[in-house]
Amino acid sequence: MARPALIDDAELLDKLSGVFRDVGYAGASLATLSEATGLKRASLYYRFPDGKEQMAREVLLTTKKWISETILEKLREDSSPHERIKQMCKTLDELYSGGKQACLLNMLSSARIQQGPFSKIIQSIFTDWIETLADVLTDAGFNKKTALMRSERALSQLQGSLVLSRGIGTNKPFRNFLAQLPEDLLGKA
Amino acid sequence: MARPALIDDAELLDKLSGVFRDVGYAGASLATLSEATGLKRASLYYRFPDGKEQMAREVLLTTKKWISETILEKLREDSSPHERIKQMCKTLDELYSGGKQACLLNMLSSARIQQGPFSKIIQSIFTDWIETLADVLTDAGFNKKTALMRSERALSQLQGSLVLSRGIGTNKPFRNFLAQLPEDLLGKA
DNA sequence: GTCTATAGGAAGATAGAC
DNA sequence: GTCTATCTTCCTATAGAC
Repeated sequence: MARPALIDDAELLDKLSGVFRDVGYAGASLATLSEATGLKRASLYYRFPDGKEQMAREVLLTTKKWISETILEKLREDSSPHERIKQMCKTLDELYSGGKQACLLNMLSSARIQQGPFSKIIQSIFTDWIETLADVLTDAGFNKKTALMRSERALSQLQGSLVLSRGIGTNKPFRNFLAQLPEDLLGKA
Repeated sequence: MARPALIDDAELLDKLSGVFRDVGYAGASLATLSEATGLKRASLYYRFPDGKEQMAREVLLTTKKWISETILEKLREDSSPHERIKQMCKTLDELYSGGKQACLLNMLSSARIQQGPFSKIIQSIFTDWIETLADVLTDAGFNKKTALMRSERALSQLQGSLVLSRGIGTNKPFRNFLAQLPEDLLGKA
Protein backbone atom coordinates (compact mmCIF):
# COMPACT_ATOMS: atom_id res chain seq x y z
CA MET A 1 0.00 0.00 0.00
CA ALA A 2 1.56 3.22 -1.19
CA ARG A 3 -0.18 5.70 1.07
CA PRO A 4 -2.87 5.58 3.73
CA ALA A 5 -6.47 5.43 2.52
CA LEU A 6 -8.44 8.65 2.87
CA ILE A 7 -11.44 6.68 3.99
CA ASP A 8 -11.59 3.21 5.49
CA ASP A 9 -13.60 0.41 3.90
CA ALA A 10 -16.38 0.52 6.46
CA GLU A 11 -17.08 4.21 6.09
CA LEU A 12 -16.65 4.05 2.34
CA LEU A 13 -19.26 1.32 2.06
CA ASP A 14 -21.53 3.26 4.37
CA LYS A 15 -21.38 6.36 2.18
CA LEU A 16 -21.99 4.31 -0.95
CA SER A 17 -24.87 2.57 0.76
CA GLY A 18 -26.50 5.89 1.49
CA VAL A 19 -26.46 6.86 -2.17
CA PHE A 20 -27.85 3.55 -3.40
CA ARG A 21 -30.53 3.68 -0.72
CA ASP A 22 -31.59 7.18 -1.75
CA VAL A 23 -31.54 6.96 -5.54
CA GLY A 24 -31.28 3.29 -6.44
CA TYR A 25 -28.76 1.60 -8.68
CA ALA A 26 -29.53 3.32 -11.97
CA GLY A 27 -29.83 6.68 -10.26
CA ALA A 28 -26.42 6.42 -8.67
CA SER A 29 -23.81 7.83 -11.04
CA LEU A 30 -20.10 7.62 -10.40
CA ALA A 31 -20.13 11.39 -10.05
CA THR A 32 -22.69 11.09 -7.24
CA LEU A 33 -20.82 8.25 -5.58
CA SER A 34 -17.59 10.18 -5.89
CA GLU A 35 -19.06 13.26 -4.30
CA ALA A 36 -20.63 11.27 -1.45
CA THR A 37 -17.40 9.49 -0.58
CA GLY A 38 -14.91 12.24 -1.25
CA LEU A 39 -12.96 9.96 -3.56
CA LYS A 40 -12.47 10.72 -7.24
CA ARG A 41 -13.86 8.27 -9.76
CA ALA A 42 -10.48 6.70 -10.50
CA SER A 43 -9.96 6.09 -6.78
CA LEU A 44 -13.31 4.35 -6.57
CA TYR A 45 -12.17 2.06 -9.39
CA TYR A 46 -9.01 1.32 -7.46
CA ARG A 47 -11.09 0.18 -4.50
CA PHE A 48 -13.74 -1.50 -6.65
CA PRO A 49 -12.12 -2.67 -9.90
CA ASP A 50 -15.42 -3.95 -11.26
CA GLY A 51 -17.01 -0.53 -10.90
CA LYS A 52 -20.50 0.36 -9.81
CA GLU A 53 -21.83 -3.16 -9.86
CA GLN A 54 -19.16 -4.27 -7.41
CA MET A 55 -19.90 -1.30 -5.18
CA ALA A 56 -23.57 -2.20 -5.00
CA ARG A 57 -22.81 -5.87 -4.49
CA GLU A 58 -20.40 -5.19 -1.62
CA VAL A 59 -22.83 -2.73 -0.10
CA LEU A 60 -25.50 -5.42 -0.18
CA LEU A 61 -23.20 -8.06 1.30
CA THR A 62 -22.18 -5.66 4.06
CA THR A 63 -25.85 -4.98 4.76
CA LYS A 64 -26.54 -8.70 4.89
CA LYS A 65 -23.73 -9.12 7.36
CA TRP A 66 -24.92 -6.20 9.46
CA ILE A 67 -28.49 -7.46 9.61
CA SER A 68 -27.29 -10.93 10.46
CA GLU A 69 -24.97 -9.74 13.21
CA THR A 70 -27.26 -7.24 14.83
CA ILE A 71 -30.93 -7.82 14.11
CA LEU A 72 -30.89 -11.59 13.67
CA GLU A 73 -28.34 -12.14 16.42
CA LYS A 74 -30.53 -10.31 18.90
CA LEU A 75 -33.53 -12.34 17.77
CA ARG A 76 -31.64 -15.46 18.86
CA GLU A 77 -30.88 -14.29 22.39
CA ASP A 78 -32.46 -16.12 25.28
CA SER A 79 -34.69 -13.34 26.55
CA SER A 80 -38.45 -13.58 26.13
CA PRO A 81 -39.97 -13.48 22.64
CA HIS A 82 -41.58 -10.16 23.49
CA GLU A 83 -38.29 -8.71 24.63
CA ARG A 84 -36.44 -9.91 21.52
CA ILE A 85 -39.05 -8.36 19.26
CA LYS A 86 -38.94 -5.08 21.14
CA GLN A 87 -35.20 -5.12 20.58
CA MET A 88 -35.74 -5.57 16.85
CA CYS A 89 -38.18 -2.66 16.78
CA LYS A 90 -35.61 -0.43 18.41
CA THR A 91 -32.95 -1.44 15.92
CA LEU A 92 -35.32 -0.91 12.98
CA ASP A 93 -36.17 2.54 14.25
CA GLU A 94 -32.50 3.45 14.14
CA LEU A 95 -31.77 1.67 10.87
CA TYR A 96 -34.46 3.58 8.99
CA SER A 97 -34.10 6.81 10.99
CA GLY A 98 -37.63 6.65 12.26
CA GLY A 99 -39.04 5.96 8.80
CA LYS A 100 -37.38 8.86 7.05
CA GLN A 101 -35.05 6.64 5.04
CA ALA A 102 -35.92 4.13 2.35
CA CYS A 103 -34.84 0.51 2.43
CA LEU A 104 -31.77 -0.45 0.41
CA LEU A 105 -33.34 -3.80 -0.44
CA ASN A 106 -36.30 -2.14 -2.06
CA MET A 107 -34.20 0.42 -3.88
CA LEU A 108 -31.86 -2.21 -5.32
CA SER A 109 -34.67 -4.49 -6.44
CA SER A 110 -35.46 -3.86 -10.05
CA ALA A 111 -37.69 -6.05 -12.16
CA ARG A 112 -35.29 -6.10 -15.08
CA ILE A 113 -32.31 -6.88 -12.91
CA GLN A 114 -34.24 -9.93 -11.72
CA GLN A 115 -31.91 -12.87 -12.16
CA GLY A 116 -29.27 -10.17 -11.91
CA PRO A 117 -26.34 -9.93 -9.55
CA PHE A 118 -28.28 -8.52 -6.60
CA SER A 119 -31.49 -10.51 -6.46
CA LYS A 120 -29.93 -13.60 -4.90
CA ILE A 121 -28.38 -11.58 -2.09
CA ILE A 122 -31.60 -9.68 -1.46
CA GLN A 123 -33.57 -12.90 -1.46
CA SER A 124 -31.24 -14.49 1.08
CA ILE A 125 -31.50 -11.50 3.41
CA PHE A 126 -35.29 -11.64 3.38
CA THR A 127 -35.53 -15.40 3.83
CA ASP A 128 -32.93 -15.50 6.63
CA TRP A 129 -34.78 -12.71 8.40
CA ILE A 130 -38.17 -14.37 8.02
CA GLU A 131 -36.91 -17.72 9.30
CA THR A 132 -35.08 -16.25 12.26
CA LEU A 133 -38.12 -14.22 13.21
CA ALA A 134 -40.33 -17.29 12.83
CA ASP A 135 -38.14 -19.15 15.31
CA VAL A 136 -38.96 -16.48 17.87
CA LEU A 137 -42.64 -17.07 17.27
CA THR A 138 -42.34 -20.84 17.64
CA ASP A 139 -40.58 -20.15 20.93
CA ALA A 140 -43.69 -18.19 21.83
CA GLY A 141 -45.84 -21.23 21.15
CA PHE A 142 -47.00 -20.75 17.57
CA ASN A 143 -46.83 -23.59 15.10
CA LYS A 144 -44.28 -23.39 12.33
CA LYS A 145 -46.73 -22.44 9.59
CA THR A 146 -48.33 -19.62 11.57
CA ALA A 147 -44.92 -18.41 12.64
CA LEU A 148 -43.71 -18.21 9.06
CA MET A 149 -46.88 -16.49 7.85
CA ARG A 150 -46.69 -13.84 10.55
CA SER A 151 -42.99 -13.25 10.03
CA GLU A 152 -43.35 -12.88 6.29
CA ARG A 153 -46.22 -10.51 6.91
CA ALA A 154 -44.13 -8.45 9.31
CA LEU A 155 -41.34 -8.01 6.77
CA SER A 156 -43.94 -7.11 4.23
CA GLN A 157 -45.41 -4.50 6.56
CA LEU A 158 -41.98 -3.08 7.24
CA GLN A 159 -41.30 -2.56 3.55
CA GLY A 160 -44.76 -1.20 2.88
CA SER A 161 -44.69 1.25 5.75
CA LEU A 162 -41.44 2.66 4.39
CA VAL A 163 -42.85 2.94 0.87
CA LEU A 164 -45.99 4.63 2.12
CA SER A 165 -44.10 6.93 4.45
CA ARG A 166 -42.03 8.13 1.54
CA GLY A 167 -45.09 8.34 -0.69
CA ILE A 168 -47.21 10.49 1.57
CA GLY A 169 -44.32 12.48 2.95
CA THR A 170 -44.66 11.60 6.62
CA ASN A 171 -43.21 8.84 8.73
CA LYS A 172 -46.57 8.08 10.35
CA PRO A 173 -47.04 4.74 8.59
CA PHE A 174 -43.64 3.58 9.80
CA ARG A 175 -44.33 4.73 13.34
CA ASN A 176 -47.66 2.92 13.37
CA PHE A 177 -46.01 -0.18 11.99
CA LEU A 178 -43.40 -0.21 14.74
CA ALA A 179 -45.99 0.42 17.43
CA GLN A 180 -48.17 -2.46 16.31
CA LEU A 181 -45.48 -4.96 15.43
CA PRO A 182 -45.17 -6.77 18.78
CA GLU A 183 -48.92 -7.27 18.96
CA ASP A 184 -49.10 -8.30 15.29
CA LEU A 185 -46.44 -10.92 15.82
CA LEU A 186 -47.38 -12.25 19.26
CA GLY A 187 -51.09 -11.42 19.62
CA LYS A 188 -53.77 -14.05 20.01
CA ALA A 189 -55.95 -13.63 16.89
CA MET B 1 -52.15 16.45 -37.91
CA ALA B 2 -50.05 15.37 -40.84
CA ARG B 3 -50.53 11.61 -40.69
CA PRO B 4 -52.26 9.15 -38.41
CA ALA B 5 -50.43 8.25 -35.22
CA LEU B 6 -48.85 4.79 -35.14
CA ILE B 7 -50.01 4.34 -31.59
CA ASP B 8 -52.81 6.11 -29.76
CA ASP B 9 -52.21 8.06 -26.58
CA ALA B 10 -53.74 5.46 -24.30
CA GLU B 11 -51.63 2.59 -25.54
CA LEU B 12 -48.55 4.79 -25.72
CA LEU B 13 -48.92 5.79 -22.09
CA ASP B 14 -49.55 2.18 -21.17
CA LYS B 15 -46.29 1.04 -22.78
CA LEU B 16 -44.36 3.86 -21.14
CA SER B 17 -45.95 3.00 -17.83
CA GLY B 18 -44.71 -0.57 -18.11
CA VAL B 19 -41.14 0.56 -18.52
CA PHE B 20 -41.23 3.02 -15.62
CA ARG B 21 -42.87 0.38 -13.46
CA ASP B 22 -40.16 -2.16 -14.26
CA VAL B 23 -37.01 -0.07 -14.08
CA GLY B 24 -37.94 3.22 -12.42
CA TYR B 25 -37.31 6.71 -13.69
CA ALA B 26 -33.53 6.75 -13.78
CA GLY B 27 -33.44 3.26 -15.27
CA ALA B 28 -35.71 4.19 -18.14
CA SER B 29 -33.64 5.50 -21.03
CA LEU B 30 -35.17 6.98 -24.16
CA ALA B 31 -33.76 3.99 -26.03
CA THR B 32 -35.72 1.67 -23.73
CA LEU B 33 -38.86 3.76 -23.98
CA SER B 34 -38.50 3.92 -27.74
CA GLU B 35 -38.15 0.18 -28.04
CA ALA B 36 -41.13 -0.47 -25.79
CA THR B 37 -43.43 1.87 -27.69
CA GLY B 38 -42.21 1.27 -31.22
CA LEU B 39 -41.66 4.99 -31.71
CA LYS B 40 -38.24 6.47 -32.41
CA ARG B 41 -36.84 8.92 -29.92
CA ALA B 42 -37.65 11.96 -32.02
CA SER B 43 -41.26 10.81 -32.26
CA LEU B 44 -41.46 10.51 -28.50
CA TYR B 45 -40.28 14.11 -28.26
CA TYR B 46 -43.01 15.11 -30.68
CA ARG B 47 -45.61 13.57 -28.40
CA PHE B 48 -43.89 14.70 -25.19
CA PRO B 49 -41.97 17.93 -25.91
CA ASP B 50 -40.60 18.05 -22.37
CA GLY B 51 -39.05 14.63 -22.72
CA LYS B 52 -38.79 11.88 -20.18
CA GLU B 53 -40.02 13.93 -17.27
CA GLN B 54 -43.24 14.72 -19.09
CA MET B 55 -43.69 11.07 -20.01
CA ALA B 56 -43.39 10.00 -16.40
CA ARG B 57 -45.66 12.80 -15.23
CA GLU B 58 -48.38 11.95 -17.73
CA VAL B 59 -48.05 8.27 -16.92
CA LEU B 60 -48.56 9.11 -13.26
CA LEU B 61 -51.55 11.34 -13.97
CA THR B 62 -53.10 8.64 -16.14
CA THR B 63 -52.56 6.14 -13.35
CA LYS B 64 -54.18 8.52 -10.88
CA LYS B 65 -57.16 8.85 -13.19
CA TRP B 66 -57.39 5.10 -13.70
CA ILE B 67 -57.27 4.34 -9.99
CA SER B 68 -59.83 7.04 -9.32
CA GLU B 69 -62.23 5.83 -12.01
CA THR B 70 -61.96 2.12 -11.34
CA ILE B 71 -60.76 1.26 -7.86
CA LEU B 72 -62.08 4.29 -5.98
CA GLU B 73 -65.30 4.47 -8.01
CA LYS B 74 -66.10 0.89 -7.12
CA LEU B 75 -65.37 1.60 -3.47
CA ARG B 76 -68.12 4.23 -3.57
CA GLU B 77 -70.82 1.92 -4.93
CA ASP B 78 -73.78 1.13 -2.73
CA SER B 79 -73.14 -2.56 -2.26
CA SER B 80 -72.03 -3.87 1.13
CA PRO B 81 -68.62 -2.88 2.50
CA HIS B 82 -67.49 -6.48 2.21
CA GLU B 83 -68.58 -6.65 -1.41
CA ARG B 84 -66.85 -3.40 -2.29
CA ILE B 85 -63.61 -4.56 -0.74
CA LYS B 86 -63.80 -7.89 -2.55
CA GLN B 87 -64.17 -5.90 -5.74
CA MET B 88 -61.04 -3.94 -4.93
CA CYS B 89 -59.12 -7.15 -4.28
CA LYS B 90 -60.12 -8.46 -7.67
CA THR B 91 -59.00 -5.26 -9.38
CA LEU B 92 -55.69 -5.25 -7.50
CA ASP B 93 -55.04 -8.82 -8.53
CA GLU B 94 -55.37 -7.79 -12.16
CA LEU B 95 -53.51 -4.50 -11.77
CA TYR B 96 -50.42 -6.18 -10.36
CA SER B 97 -50.77 -9.40 -12.35
CA GLY B 98 -51.15 -11.52 -9.26
CA GLY B 99 -48.16 -9.90 -7.59
CA LYS B 100 -45.69 -10.42 -10.41
CA GLN B 101 -45.49 -6.72 -11.24
CA ALA B 102 -44.10 -3.91 -9.14
CA CYS B 103 -46.04 -0.78 -8.26
CA LEU B 104 -45.41 2.31 -10.35
CA LEU B 105 -45.84 4.52 -7.29
CA ASN B 106 -43.01 2.78 -5.50
CA MET B 107 -40.76 2.74 -8.56
CA LEU B 108 -41.23 6.45 -9.21
CA SER B 109 -40.64 7.43 -5.60
CA SER B 110 -37.05 8.46 -5.09
CA ALA B 111 -35.71 10.11 -2.00
CA ARG B 112 -33.72 12.70 -3.95
CA ILE B 113 -36.63 13.55 -6.22
CA GLN B 114 -38.60 14.31 -3.07
CA GLN B 115 -40.05 17.77 -3.59
CA GLY B 116 -39.68 16.80 -7.24
CA PRO B 117 -42.30 16.76 -9.97
CA PHE B 118 -43.78 13.37 -9.09
CA SER B 119 -44.05 13.34 -5.33
CA LYS B 120 -47.15 15.53 -5.18
CA ILE B 121 -49.03 13.32 -7.63
CA ILE B 122 -47.98 10.15 -5.82
CA GLN B 123 -48.98 11.64 -2.50
CA SER B 124 -52.43 12.59 -3.80
CA ILE B 125 -53.03 9.10 -5.17
CA PHE B 126 -52.21 7.52 -1.82
CA THR B 127 -54.23 9.96 0.26
CA ASP B 128 -57.30 9.79 -2.02
CA TRP B 129 -57.15 6.03 -1.88
CA ILE B 130 -56.80 5.91 1.89
CA GLU B 131 -59.68 8.31 2.44
CA THR B 132 -62.02 6.56 0.03
CA LEU B 133 -61.23 3.21 1.62
CA ALA B 134 -61.77 4.70 5.06
CA ASP B 135 -65.25 5.80 4.03
CA VAL B 136 -66.09 2.18 3.30
CA LEU B 137 -64.98 1.27 6.80
CA THR B 138 -67.05 4.00 8.43
CA ASP B 139 -70.01 2.63 6.45
CA ALA B 140 -69.19 -0.67 8.11
CA GLY B 141 -69.48 0.95 11.52
CA PHE B 142 -65.92 1.86 12.41
CA ASN B 143 -65.09 5.27 13.77
CA LYS B 144 -63.17 7.67 11.57
CA LYS B 145 -59.83 7.24 13.29
CA THR B 146 -59.90 3.46 13.19
CA ALA B 147 -61.07 3.54 9.59
CA LEU B 148 -58.15 5.74 8.57
CA MET B 149 -55.63 3.66 10.48
CA ARG B 150 -56.81 0.42 8.92
CA SER B 151 -56.93 1.91 5.44
CA GLU B 152 -53.46 3.34 5.68
CA ARG B 153 -52.29 0.00 6.95
CA ALA B 154 -53.91 -1.78 4.02
CA LEU B 155 -52.15 0.42 1.48
CA SER B 156 -48.95 -0.14 3.38
CA GLN B 157 -49.46 -3.89 3.25
CA LEU B 158 -50.19 -3.76 -0.45
CA GLN B 159 -46.92 -1.99 -1.17
CA GLY B 160 -44.95 -4.21 1.15
CA SER B 161 -46.35 -7.42 -0.25
CA LEU B 162 -45.27 -6.32 -3.71
CA VAL B 163 -41.79 -5.39 -2.52
CA LEU B 164 -41.38 -8.69 -0.69
CA SER B 165 -42.80 -10.71 -3.56
CA ARG B 166 -40.21 -9.21 -5.84
CA GLY B 167 -37.51 -9.62 -3.22
CA ILE B 168 -38.00 -13.29 -2.55
CA GLY B 169 -38.95 -14.16 -6.10
CA THR B 170 -42.45 -15.50 -5.49
CA ASN B 171 -45.85 -13.86 -5.42
CA LYS B 172 -46.83 -15.62 -2.21
CA PRO B 173 -46.71 -12.48 -0.05
CA PHE B 174 -49.03 -10.70 -2.45
CA ARG B 175 -51.41 -13.65 -2.55
CA ASN B 176 -51.52 -13.82 1.24
CA PHE B 177 -52.08 -10.10 1.42
CA LEU B 178 -55.07 -10.28 -0.92
CA ALA B 179 -56.52 -13.26 0.90
CA GLN B 180 -56.36 -11.54 4.27
CA LEU B 181 -57.31 -8.04 3.23
CA PRO B 182 -61.10 -8.24 3.75
CA GLU B 183 -60.63 -9.65 7.25
CA ASP B 184 -57.88 -7.13 8.04
CA LEU B 185 -60.12 -4.26 7.04
CA LEU B 186 -63.46 -5.42 8.39
CA GLY B 187 -62.55 -7.88 11.17
CA LYS B 188 -63.48 -7.34 14.81
CA ALA B 189 -60.14 -7.04 16.57
C1' DG C 1 -46.55 12.23 -37.17
C1' DT C 2 -42.54 9.77 -37.88
C1' DC C 3 -38.21 9.36 -39.40
C1' DT C 4 -32.64 9.78 -39.98
C1' DA C 5 -28.88 12.28 -38.59
C1' DT C 6 -26.44 14.67 -35.34
C1' DA C 7 -25.21 17.95 -31.75
C1' DG C 8 -23.65 18.30 -27.04
C1' DG C 9 -23.08 16.47 -22.73
C1' DA C 10 -22.83 12.93 -19.11
C1' DA C 11 -22.12 8.23 -18.34
C1' DG C 12 -18.77 4.23 -17.10
C1' DA C 13 -14.15 3.00 -17.36
C1' DT C 14 -8.87 3.29 -18.05
C1' DA C 15 -3.76 5.18 -18.33
C1' DG C 16 -0.28 7.01 -16.19
C1' DA C 17 1.75 10.75 -13.07
C1' DC C 18 2.73 11.44 -8.26
C1' DG D 1 -3.94 5.31 -2.85
C1' DT D 2 -5.32 9.14 -5.08
C1' DC D 3 -5.14 12.08 -8.60
C1' DT D 4 -5.74 14.50 -13.61
C1' DA D 5 -6.56 13.56 -18.17
C1' DT D 6 -8.71 11.01 -21.50
C1' DC D 7 -11.32 7.34 -24.10
C1' DT D 8 -15.56 5.43 -25.57
C1' DT D 9 -20.14 4.70 -25.07
C1' DC D 10 -24.58 6.04 -23.98
C1' DC D 11 -27.61 9.63 -22.92
C1' DT D 12 -31.01 13.57 -23.75
C1' DA D 13 -32.49 16.65 -27.01
C1' DT D 14 -32.88 19.04 -31.58
C1' DA D 15 -32.87 19.90 -36.81
C1' DG D 16 -34.75 18.97 -40.87
C1' DA D 17 -36.37 15.53 -44.55
C1' DC D 18 -40.49 13.07 -45.87
